[in-house]
Amino acid sequence: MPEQRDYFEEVYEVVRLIPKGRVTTYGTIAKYLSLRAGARMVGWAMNGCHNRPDIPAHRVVNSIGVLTGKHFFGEPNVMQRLLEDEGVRVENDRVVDFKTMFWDPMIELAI
DNA sequence: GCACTGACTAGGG
DNA sequence: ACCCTAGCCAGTG
Repeated sequence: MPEQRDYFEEVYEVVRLIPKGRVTTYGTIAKYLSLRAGARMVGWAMNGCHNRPDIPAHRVVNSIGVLTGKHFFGEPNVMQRLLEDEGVRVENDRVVDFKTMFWDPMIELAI
């Protein structure tokens, strides 16, 4: 079965659905897709998203709203700038009012 | 084939 | 409130 690598595409698809100005977490995506793999694999999937320019990876943060993947955007402040450009305030590498900016596919997409 | 690492998370001390 | 540990799966040495 070609399911081994297809969850990469599923992750990308969910990330693409994140509305502008909202953020979500690796664990949430993993849970939404019911991935046997954990949140780590979602992060690993994002590692391969450089081939897909239409993936807003900057809208994916860790469970407490910290921009853990900012170092993978070339310059350290690129991820923060992308978020703030969308109206997401970032302070000290952490999303301000993360609870409000949080986007949950379980709820928003109403599975 | 074993051990370590990592864009993670939750739980315990 | 902070530090550490244990699960988790794929890639790399």
